[in-house]
Formats: sequence, C-alpha cells, structure tokens
Amino acid sequence: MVAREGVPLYTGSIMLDIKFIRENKDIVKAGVKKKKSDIDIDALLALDEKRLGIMSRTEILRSEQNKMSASIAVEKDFNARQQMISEMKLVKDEFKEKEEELEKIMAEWQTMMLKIPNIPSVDTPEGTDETGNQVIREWGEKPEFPFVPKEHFELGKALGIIDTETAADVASSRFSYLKGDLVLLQFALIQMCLEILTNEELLASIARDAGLSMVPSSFVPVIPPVFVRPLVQVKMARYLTPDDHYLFPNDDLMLIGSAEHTLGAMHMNKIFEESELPIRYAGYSTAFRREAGTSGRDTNGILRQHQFDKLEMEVFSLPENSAQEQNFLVAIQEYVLKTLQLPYQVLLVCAGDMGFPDNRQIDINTWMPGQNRYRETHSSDSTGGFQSRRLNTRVRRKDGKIEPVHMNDATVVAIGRTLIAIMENYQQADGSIKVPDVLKKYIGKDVIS
RNA sequence: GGAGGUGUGGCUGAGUGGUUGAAGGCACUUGUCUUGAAAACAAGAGACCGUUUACGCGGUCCGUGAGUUCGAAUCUCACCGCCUCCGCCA
Repeated sequence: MVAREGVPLYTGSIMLDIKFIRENKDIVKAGVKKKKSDIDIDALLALDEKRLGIMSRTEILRSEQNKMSASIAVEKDFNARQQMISEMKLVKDEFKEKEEELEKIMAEWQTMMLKIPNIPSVDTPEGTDETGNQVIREWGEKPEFPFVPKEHFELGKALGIIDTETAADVASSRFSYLKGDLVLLQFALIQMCLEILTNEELLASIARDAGLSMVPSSFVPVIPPVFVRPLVQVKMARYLTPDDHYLFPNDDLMLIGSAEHTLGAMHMNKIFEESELPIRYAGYSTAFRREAGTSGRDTNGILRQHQFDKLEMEVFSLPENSAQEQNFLVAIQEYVLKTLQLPYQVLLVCAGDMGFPDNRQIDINTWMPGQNRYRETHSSDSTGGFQSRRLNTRVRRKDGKIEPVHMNDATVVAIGRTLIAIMENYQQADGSIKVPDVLKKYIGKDVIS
C-alpha cells in the first residue's frame, strides 16, 4: 500500500473537488498560479474527460455482466446455462481490458489531483516568499535595555538551563537538554494555556473582545499519537516532501511534525450531525522535524530543533463558520502573548509562502531582543474543506445535504520559541531572567538565576 | 515474539458462491391515533461516482488490497484493526 519511495499511493476520494475544478476552471487556475504551483489545470481537465469516457464504457460493460449473471442464476436448463456462461467469458475479457485502461488513467489522474494546492482566499496577498507577508497588527512595547541584550543561547548556557553541546554528542545537532527552571517554565506555560482553553467564560470574553459573535465551548485537551501512517499524512496534505519527515519504513510509520497531524485525522470517514459542530481540541505533543535543507540556518540554541513540544488547537466547524473560527484562534494566540507581555506582530501570509493545504494563513512573529527582530512563533492555518475532503470528514446539514467540514489549526504555544522570547524579553543586566508575572504562581520564584 | 479467535449499514445482528446494498431488532424521520407526550400502528431513511431539467436510470461499496469464478459479504492470499491466552517489558 505504501510505496517505499515517493508518495504513498492513495486511492480514496480526493482534495479539491473535481466538479469544482470543472465548473470553476478560471478560479482554480488563478488560485494555483497565485500559490506558485506549476500544475497544469487544462491537462488535468483533458485527462478527466478521458477518464469519464472510459468510466462510462466500463460501467456499461459491467451492467451487461450483472444482467447476464442474474439470468444465469435463474436459468434452470443446463445447456442454456452453459451457453450463457461461455458467452460471458468473452464479455469478461473485454471488461478486464477496459478496466486496466481505466486503472492506468486513474493513477495518473490521482497523481495530478494530489498536486493541486488549496486556493488562497481573496484577501491573501500576492507574493513568492516571506517578504510578501503583510503585517496587519502590532502589539506591545519592545523592551529597552540599558545594556546589549543577549541571545537566548548565551543566557541559557550561562544559567546552565540549555545544553546543546552534550545533546549534540548524545543525539546530534539541533537537539538540546532543557534543564532546571527552564523545564518548570515549559510546564508552567502549558498549564497556563490549558487553563485558558478550558475556561469557557474567558474564551467568551476573548471572542467578545475580538468582535466575534460566538459563544465558544471549551477545548478538549488531547495527547495524540506522535507516530502517524504515511497514508494518513497524505490525506492531511502534510506529506509533501519525504525529506521533511522522520520515516520508519519497517513499521510503515512516520513521526509527526505537529500535533495537528494526528488531531486533524481523528475523524477520518466520519459524518457529523450539524448539531455536533464545532469541535475544538487542544493537543499537546512533541513535534519532530528533520529540518532538511536548513543547514547553517539558526544553528545556535533552540530556535530550530529536530524536537520540540507544542500545544496546538484544531477545530472542526461548519463551512460558514470557519473564517470566524480562524479569527477566534488568532485572538487566543494574541491573548496568550499579551498575557505574557511579549510584543508581537500579526501577519497575513502571502500566497507563495503559505502552506499547501491552506486557503488563508496568519502567522504571529514575536519580538526577540537578542536577535533584534521578530521571529515566527505562531501559525494559524485555515484549510477550509481541503483536508477534510481527503480525510472524508463530513457533516450532514439539517436539510440532509452532506459536505466536507471545515478545519482550522493553530499554535497555542510552541515551547522552544516561546521560551526564547521570554528569556530574551525578560533578561536582566546580570544575565538572570525575570519570570513573567502570570507564570510566577506555577514556578514559585520571581527570577531565574 | 508464540497460539487461537474475530472484523457486515449510526448501533446490534442474520447471512458460506447466484437478482443481497444486504433479514430481524434498536435508534432516526414522517404520518395515524392523542389535549400534548408516551405507547401502538403504518410508511420512509446509507455513502460515493456517472447520467438526467426532473421522476429516474446505471455503476461502486459487507476492515483494506490482490486473486479464483460467468457470478464473491460468502472461496484463496497478503495486509490492517480488535479480542483471549502464553512469553517479554513497564
């Protein structure tokens, strides 16, 4: 089922609806172009026409076969029966031939379909890389230091709370030992965020302050598997380049790069009733990333690691509510950063820089004084019905119509980078780090020194 | 790791080669009855693809995939999941 090389073979129903592509050729073409994909929509549609032609011929043959079989079943006369059976043998041969032809075209068709990215929303800016991203909001006062602020790895090493050197000997580069108060800080962050996500009163006020007319229910905390089947990753539209993932071919498994990968797949092949939605999850897991092709970039400290822990939100909602859901998730992200008093900017990610399954992506970059710039700490992906169509996660509307649910995922807190932001923003002249007010109660001290 | 068992529609559960997308029950929807509800009775209800203005028609789906056969839920093989026992580990 899974090819050892390349992308696992997936034979389920697929991605962008082919009907939608047929009927909205120009929209899809423009969207694909905006996303900087080189997939040829005209070629796909031509292939699709061929596919439908062969399909209808196969179905006619199959229909004849079914009718004949039924006749054979009720035929009492032995000779007549034998006669019919030998006739059927001929039909069978032709049928097999057509079916093989169809199979070949289906494989080609599917390969193309899998390569079509989600179409960017209208408000998504044009652009090829992160320079095209638009800052839509900024918050917070950048701290002023009467000294030259240090980077997190200098602070961490001096305080004995980050050890990448031993980790490199034991594991390899891009791993680390987090120690002492930094570990307490991690669990304090997680605890604080889970308290936010399960406090319905607070969630309601976050929604209200963001101008959203919704009464959100609590997020359900989840600890998901960190291993996932490659085929499921294909359905999540997260199996793009095999090099990005840790693969375990002996077990036909791979490590997740985010809790999103196993949270989003929780309801494969499920039809929700309209009244069951929305469903909101908060998943805590370790994320694993090979960081292939990033050698030389961010090599110091814990900014870009092969392994880091992360709390992630995943929401399944009705299609008409998914835009609002994304705004809600971003509002939660901003609430967390405001609570921690960390300056940030909110970016509308441009078409060329956004994820393959996204139709709208919002990133948050948090101020890192040691680097004297904003770095990405949060991401929010609105994938619409793109992933759910592949996963076959649907909703039965009140009028009986069935359609893909919409899916949103977003970071609550990515541990490594958030720790960096705290360390660098809260550092003091002597190299110690003040504990943010809201975290003091979890750690039981005011300063890490 | 060894031995055995098992996988049918939202749930339960019949069905071991021939008009079986699949009996029965539960749940669901709509009627009748009722002041209303319950109960009873009657009828209806799967998903996907193609085709059709529509009614409809055709095809696919009984864990997944491949095979045998004129014909597969039913037979064969592989894989996946679940259960029980033994071993091992926590």
